[in-house]
Amino acid sequence: MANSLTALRETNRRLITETVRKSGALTQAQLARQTGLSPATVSTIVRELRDAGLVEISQAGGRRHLISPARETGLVVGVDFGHSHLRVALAERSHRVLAEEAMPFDVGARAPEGLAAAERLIVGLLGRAGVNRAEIKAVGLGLPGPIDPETGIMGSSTILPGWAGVDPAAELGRRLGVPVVVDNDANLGALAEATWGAAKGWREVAYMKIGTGVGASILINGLLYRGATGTAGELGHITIDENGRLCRCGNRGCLETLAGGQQLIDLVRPTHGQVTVSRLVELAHGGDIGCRRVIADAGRHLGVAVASLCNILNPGLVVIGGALAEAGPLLIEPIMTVVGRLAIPSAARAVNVVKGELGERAGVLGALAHVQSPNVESAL
Amino acid sequence: MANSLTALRETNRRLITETVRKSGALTQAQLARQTGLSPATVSTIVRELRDAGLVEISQAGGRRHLISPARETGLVVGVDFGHSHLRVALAERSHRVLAEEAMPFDVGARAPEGLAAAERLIVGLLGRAGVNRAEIKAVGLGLPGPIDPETGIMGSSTILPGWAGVDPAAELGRRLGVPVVVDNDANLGALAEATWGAAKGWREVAYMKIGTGVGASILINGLLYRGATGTAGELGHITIDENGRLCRCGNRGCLETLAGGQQLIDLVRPTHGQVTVSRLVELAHGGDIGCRRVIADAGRHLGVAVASLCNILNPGLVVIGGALAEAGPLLIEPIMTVVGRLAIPSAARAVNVVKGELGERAGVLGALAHVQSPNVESAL
DNA sequence: AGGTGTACGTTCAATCCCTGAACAAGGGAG
DNA sequence: CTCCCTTGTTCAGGGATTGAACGTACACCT
Repeated sequence: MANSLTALRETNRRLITETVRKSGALTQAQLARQTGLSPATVSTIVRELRDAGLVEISQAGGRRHLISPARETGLVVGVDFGHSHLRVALAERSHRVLAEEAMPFDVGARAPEGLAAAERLIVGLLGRAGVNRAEIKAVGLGLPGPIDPETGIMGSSTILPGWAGVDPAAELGRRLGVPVVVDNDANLGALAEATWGAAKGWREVAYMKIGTGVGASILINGLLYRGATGTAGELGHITIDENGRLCRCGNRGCLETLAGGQQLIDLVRPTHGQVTVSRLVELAHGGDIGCRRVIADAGRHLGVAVASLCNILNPGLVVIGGALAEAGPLLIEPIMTVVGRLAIPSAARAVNVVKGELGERAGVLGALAHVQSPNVESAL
Repeated sequence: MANSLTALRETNRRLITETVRKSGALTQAQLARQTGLSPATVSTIVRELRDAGLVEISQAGGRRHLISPARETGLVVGVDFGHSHLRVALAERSHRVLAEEAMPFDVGARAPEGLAAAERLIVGLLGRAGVNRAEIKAVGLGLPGPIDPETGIMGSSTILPGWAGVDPAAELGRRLGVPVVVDNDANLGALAEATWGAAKGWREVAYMKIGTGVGASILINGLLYRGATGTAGELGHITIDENGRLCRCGNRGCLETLAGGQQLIDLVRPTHGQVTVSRLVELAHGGDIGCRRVIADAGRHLGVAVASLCNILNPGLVVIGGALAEAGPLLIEPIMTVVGRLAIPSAARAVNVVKGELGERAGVLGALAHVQSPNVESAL
């Protein structure tokens, strides 16, 4: 069954749809060359796909037919909970974003309030975009905490108290009446950068999101890697200083306690008063010596973790996202310096460390990417 | 071409040969059930394979035919250079080891001498086994240092001086007149444990070889993972103590300088005189408090690295190999303790740390495994 | 402007492959 | 001994891919 002829056909159908989806618009000849199939096969499969409504065909000069992914009816919504904000986006399936909106929100609140706020924001966005609620086909949801990949339930109550034990996907799905897929914000950010941003085309990638906390995610062979039980990529809680400050994860001296945005804010409070991470970065760009210093220090701590990562995984690219990434070279140069010193030379030479291109939209765009392509994960 | 009908047939042929090879001997009906193919297909393919000499068929009561992998003609040789020994093995393709031999050898010697010694040992082994040199079809070679995956040339001259810049596979191949595949000893050890030893059936595995130095290798989805440029898994040179001792890799405080066998030997020299790692382990098992202490300390340092590994990769299994692994619980319990303290709880709960089952034969068996199945690596 | 060349998409017969059903052969239970 | 089950083989039937042939439309050169 699995290897029958019909399975082969199915494989080729999928191959063509995928190729079309990725390239946007292609002629049949191009398709044949890219997929390695013969023009004859492409011709018949394209006809099938058109009849099934999966692709659209438009004349394009000469005998050329331009094959493009069908304007899928139905819309999708992405939701991204940050530590201090809530962001939603509305998009066509073809990835075109129609509307987007954010509001400040403290994720420390309890889950029901969070989900209620998300629902209100979504409904409001739909209203302003003039979209009927029934057009929404699916929702992608990002949360800044660990999610059990089996059950979908939020774990580790110490990281996100008020959310422990709830199943956010089921809960939000119940409220909105559509399927909801959930993942943590770092995974979604990685996905977004890999789909549209700095990691496009790279296969071995690490993504680090440095906002209030530090999250991370790994792409292996171009696909999300989750490890044996779904917690791969927790670089934020790697131990940098065994005698360091207590971390909300229960251990001591985690990277997050040294390079997380919260720590940086605490460090400059005596001299600069209460600021946000973004404001801190702004001040650093403006030349503030203290802010530059705490950012550089954070970079050095991050460098230690990235160096470990390089030795273990030897990625070709490390993308830095989150609010602190906006510091750019002020953060990345110290990282590189430390990586050059601590990682084995060949791995250090191989790695590129760059700023993410999607900024604070990475999470919500990743949620859109995730809900539209379920097969983004590396096989368990 | 790639998805043509003939490719489908090729896939199914391979599926059947693989299934046969793994199970040893099967009837056609069992084959059909296991592969999901129809009995008719199995029948024709089995006939093809018999004609091609890839499987053998024997009557087995009733109408049953027992399909078994062909006693492949030709033999293979595995060679494993350790830091202080040289080991070779002779095997049938079906993995049955015919003869094996080891000799002390200092890898610090220059490459030509090392390869000459290997050649002598192989030739001697063939002689004693009564095997003609022409029967050898291929050789697998393991070396305790980094190898450029593109060129096959030994890199990082600081780790294995005397071998830098040489292409050991080509060199040994020239001497013996057969193809030689080369890889580092940690990768081969991992492969061996995954094929016959403690990691059989596991998919997300880290293997650490703690001999004179510390090497490591990672299996993702059951396949060797090499990273973007082939240096993934260099856990031995992860930085544990930034102000620690200089390491031969050029950095400071690498895991190897704290938990490598050489370090342990140095530590007990004042009190116990010059000993080998094996002797040190023996003394510890005998109750020697000093030896127990240095092993436990090494375990704690290893635990720091394994904890990082857990946070980043979330493996289901960590296999400890190399001479120091024989310390068993004396080494593994401290590792687990530290992992429990430093890794995030869900990753720490998921991981099993066990001793390798193949002992000092892991490297040479891995060389045999490697040379017999070229497709053991995760796609780049 | 006209002719020629080239690339594109479609059609069709040929070829290859998997499968279900029918069938022969043997072993085991009652 | 008979019935029943399992096993392996054969054969026709239905799918799928491909190479070759063909019609078409644009581009380019003269």
